[in-house]
Amino acid sequence: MLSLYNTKTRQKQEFTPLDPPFVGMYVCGPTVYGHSHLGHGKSYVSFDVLLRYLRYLDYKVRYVQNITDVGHLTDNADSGVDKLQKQAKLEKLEPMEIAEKYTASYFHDMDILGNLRPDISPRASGHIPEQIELVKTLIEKGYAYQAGGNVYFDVSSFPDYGKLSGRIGDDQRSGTRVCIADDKRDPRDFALWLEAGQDHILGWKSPWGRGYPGWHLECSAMAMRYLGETIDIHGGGLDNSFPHHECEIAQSTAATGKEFVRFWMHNNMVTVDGRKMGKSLGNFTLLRDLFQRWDPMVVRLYILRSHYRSPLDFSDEGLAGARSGLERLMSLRSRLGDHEAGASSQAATELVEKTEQEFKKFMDDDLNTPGALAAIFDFVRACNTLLEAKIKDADKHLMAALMDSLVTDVLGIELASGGSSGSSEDLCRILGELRGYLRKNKLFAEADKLRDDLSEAGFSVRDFPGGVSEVTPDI
RNA sequence: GGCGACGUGGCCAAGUGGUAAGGCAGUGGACUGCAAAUCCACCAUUCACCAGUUCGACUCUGGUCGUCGCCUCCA
Repeated sequence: MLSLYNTKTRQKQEFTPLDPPFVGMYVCGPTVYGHSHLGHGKSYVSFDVLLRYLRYLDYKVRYVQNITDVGHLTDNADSGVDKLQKQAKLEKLEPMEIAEKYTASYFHDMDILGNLRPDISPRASGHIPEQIELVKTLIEKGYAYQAGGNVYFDVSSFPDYGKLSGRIGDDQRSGTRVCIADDKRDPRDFALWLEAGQDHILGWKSPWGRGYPGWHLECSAMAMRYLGETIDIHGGGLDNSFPHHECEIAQSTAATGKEFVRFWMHNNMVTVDGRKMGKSLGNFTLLRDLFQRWDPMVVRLYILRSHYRSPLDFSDEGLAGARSGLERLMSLRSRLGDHEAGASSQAATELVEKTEQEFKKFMDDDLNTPGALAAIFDFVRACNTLLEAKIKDADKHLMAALMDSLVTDVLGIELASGGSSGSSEDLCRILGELRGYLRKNKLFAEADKLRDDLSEAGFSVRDFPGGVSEVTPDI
């Protein structure tokens, strides 16, 4: 039975969808004004594993993840500059060119990290009518008020505001640096719609004049548009729980009178030397740069080696450890090969069953991927031990199928020898045969020269008794 | 100041009221022409510190110290 930690109740709860077997899942997507960094990687890998595990459990999941291409301001004063517009000026491009460029970059990075595409990736700019309707509803119901060309949510009209993040009342205000916009009734009030100034390129006609939506609004509008008024799971980074998710709850619940989200899930942050990785500190590592030095699957395994609700402190040592671990997994998968299914031995069957049970036990416990990986590594050792003796092809098939199912399908870690094309596979085979031939004929100097050269070129050699050698590309 | 999280071996990282998973690194052995890979064995009397509850706590309670996140935009 899958249990998930619900930020709303601050405890693990058994997960059941509102309308089984269907699951509606919404995750806050990126604001597309820059390339993705490792922090985005951790977040979206975490929820990708949730998606994959839910599907493994036979739920029919609709996964919606927005693309924020408007309305995200550089500061909280509600008079700040739109992030995309700022970047557009910097790059001398149209805001929508910036959005296109970094949306493509985002999908590219996530694809090679092994994340499945969301079923729907709605753009905020493509859902302005829905957002305007939502604002109208909130004004009609008395939860929002107009002040000139701006519309604000009236926080005092919504008593539950602050419940998700534990900010009850207004005592949290002392010591903060919240700038108070002149036309707000209460400093906690947040913008639903903002008037677009002269220099503001991104603007739409609305009942309140030309303007653009507040950042929080898009998620409410798009989540409800595609997943209904009550959604099963809403995810996002821990740093979004306040104020973003708090505002979403207020907007949506006020508009519909229904519970907006049943399970709130938040992943923890990537840190560098203990400090949060982020744009403001400038201590971020872009995924595209990371991929120059590390195989994307190394990065993915690195992320999954810690729990999604724990912070992950970035280090090369950690990545190196993940690479060794990945090599171990890939090495076993390659040893198992591709064989037909058949009558398997009792030992193999029991091992596979036990491993799957262990794996599920950990995953059911709030997606404990480090634990699940421990179960996998136990399995790897057991398989290698069995492989030391001759085992049936049917057993290999069974073991390989388990690796493919749990490691590749659920955890999303691709174990096939990395990206080698057909022709380079042929070359590896030929070079392996050459090394084997040289060893067989005791031409060790030549054989070792070949091994050294291959190593320098990024290939590893594995020798087997009887003059059989294998060449594989390094990861 | 308010809210919250965390502190487990050299590094990373799970976990449980009943006596510390797993990975990386390291050590010894097997295998090998030598390596690598793989296998076997070893590697925390101890879970920040101090009290308390308990037959028993690393796990529960209180306190201390330390680290971090949110309260501004941020995955």
